[in-house]
Amino acid sequence: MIKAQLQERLNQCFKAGVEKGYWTEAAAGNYGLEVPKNPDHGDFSTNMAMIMAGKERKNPRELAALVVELLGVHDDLVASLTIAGPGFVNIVVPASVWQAVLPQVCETGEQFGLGRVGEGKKVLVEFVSANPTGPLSVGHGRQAVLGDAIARLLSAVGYDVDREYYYNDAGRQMRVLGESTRARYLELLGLPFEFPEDGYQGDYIVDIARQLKDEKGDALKDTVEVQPFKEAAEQEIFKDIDGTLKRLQINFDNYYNEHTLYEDGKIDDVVAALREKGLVYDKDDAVWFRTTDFGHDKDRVLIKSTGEPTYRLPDIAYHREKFRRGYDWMVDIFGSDHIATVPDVLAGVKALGYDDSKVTVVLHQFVTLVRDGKQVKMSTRKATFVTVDELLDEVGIDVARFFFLMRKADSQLEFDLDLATKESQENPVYYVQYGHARLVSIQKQAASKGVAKGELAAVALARLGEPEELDLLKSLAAYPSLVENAAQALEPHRLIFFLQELAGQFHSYYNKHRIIGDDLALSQARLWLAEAVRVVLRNGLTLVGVTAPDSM
RNA sequence: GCGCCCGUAGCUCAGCCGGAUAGAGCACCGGCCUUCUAAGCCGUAGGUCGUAGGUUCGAAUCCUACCGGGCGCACCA
Repeated sequence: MIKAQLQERLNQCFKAGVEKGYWTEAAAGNYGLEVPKNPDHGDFSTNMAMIMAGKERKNPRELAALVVELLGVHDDLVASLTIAGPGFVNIVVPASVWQAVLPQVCETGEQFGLGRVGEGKKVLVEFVSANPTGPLSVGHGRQAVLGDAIARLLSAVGYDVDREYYYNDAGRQMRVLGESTRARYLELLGLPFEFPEDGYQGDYIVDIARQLKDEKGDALKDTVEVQPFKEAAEQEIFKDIDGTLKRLQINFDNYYNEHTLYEDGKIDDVVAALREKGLVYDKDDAVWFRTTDFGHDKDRVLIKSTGEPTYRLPDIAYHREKFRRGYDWMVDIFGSDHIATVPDVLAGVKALGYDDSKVTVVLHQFVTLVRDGKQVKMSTRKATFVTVDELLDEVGIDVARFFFLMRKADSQLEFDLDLATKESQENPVYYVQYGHARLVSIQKQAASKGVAKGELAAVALARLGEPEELDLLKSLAAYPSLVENAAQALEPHRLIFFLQELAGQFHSYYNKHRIIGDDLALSQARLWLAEAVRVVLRNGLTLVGVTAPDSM
């Protein structure tokens, strides 16, 4: 807000300079307005003069002097201007401007930080999309939380968000699942059985088989088809996945079964459309997609010689459906092991005449679990993995969600179970939550001491002049644009870092200054400040799906 | 061999559409509870930002090459 106002003033200043002949239109560049790392350099700083100096071949400090002249000092926004270093113009904003943020936060409350940049735009966030072959593993957990946080962020800035889970309950994987279940079933009945070579070895298969035995006895012992076993397994596993997601507070608007693409002939449509454009050809009994036309190193098979499509074809058809359903933006959250599929799908939608820049793929790197200082090896098939449920049992939902979001998607995430469980006191999650609990406690304390906070409109804002108080206000002021930037960049970790920093600022302030004291006007102002900080901490935590406890 | 990601403090990681002395948490060491929650605070220490070039007034940030690690490169998904 404040930054945007200053930016606007800077733009006017540039225009005025052109009119006065200080510099020419050609000097336009992407000059920036930023918050300097060093507080001695003011609240904001612009490199405008230096950027222009490069283009105009003039002395940057002389140009900076002209910028200062044009910007001028105004009580409403600019308290002082100084030229520093190679030609920075450092701007100090009056305390009153920062203090005015307080009532804004308190009045807006839960709405503070919400934005409108996405208004009128429909976005689809596809995530998890795990086929029902087993419980969700920690890798899925990261994706689930990441996708959910991204969806929450996008909603917060005004997008109309749909969350979708795409899955496939047909195909080889599922057949093997059914065979594995049948084998366990026969085993439980004490009958001869043959466990598939690459079958699923997890105990959950045995549980499903046992349930099947309890329900149907040995009625299925002569059943040759894998179908009933597959269906039973699928049903149970989906119930399990769904339960895990619910536990993580994650909901989907839609589950999209790959199957429907076949039933409606959408798969055939894609092939026909591509063939018409000459992008498809037959070779060795298979149907190939001319991906080399899109700069790829080799062409790819769409339909195998057996007549079955590869995963590529339904993926393309699915994305075409996304376009047809009218989304302005499609966000796919994938594990990095799916990286190879991305260029093919994008080439596919482009070939079909859609704008592939409307699809953004967020690839997240793997999660490595560390226990007792050693890395835990994971494989779904061998069932040597830690499930999300087990993780939640150990560390709780808040810690799991927070930890999964602490790293940017590009980075591998090391989840140290020892740290997250045994030493949970040192947890950054608690650090932030403790800040919130403290803030609630202060309000209770004030009430019990009979110190009324008073009317917001009557607060002596000018009393909030300590450096720590102004710093807190500056952080609060920065929150809305932080949310907006994090949303558009699809990077929830920014919010996590912000919350840690804000909590830190508050803890520090709390230890240095007393909020409730003898000076009533000052106490009231500080209580309102505490309330504003609480509101932002709570809003931020809520936005990433972590609870903001009233006491700890 | 090719593509994508990563390489920043002892460890885990921010910062990366170029900016002024490179940050946080953990771990280590030393302090702070008769007063609003010590799950907290204050202080000390810790760095050739993988290496070498290049662009620039200015590079952790952009470009190139190389080194190291991860993930892919199926008529599996």
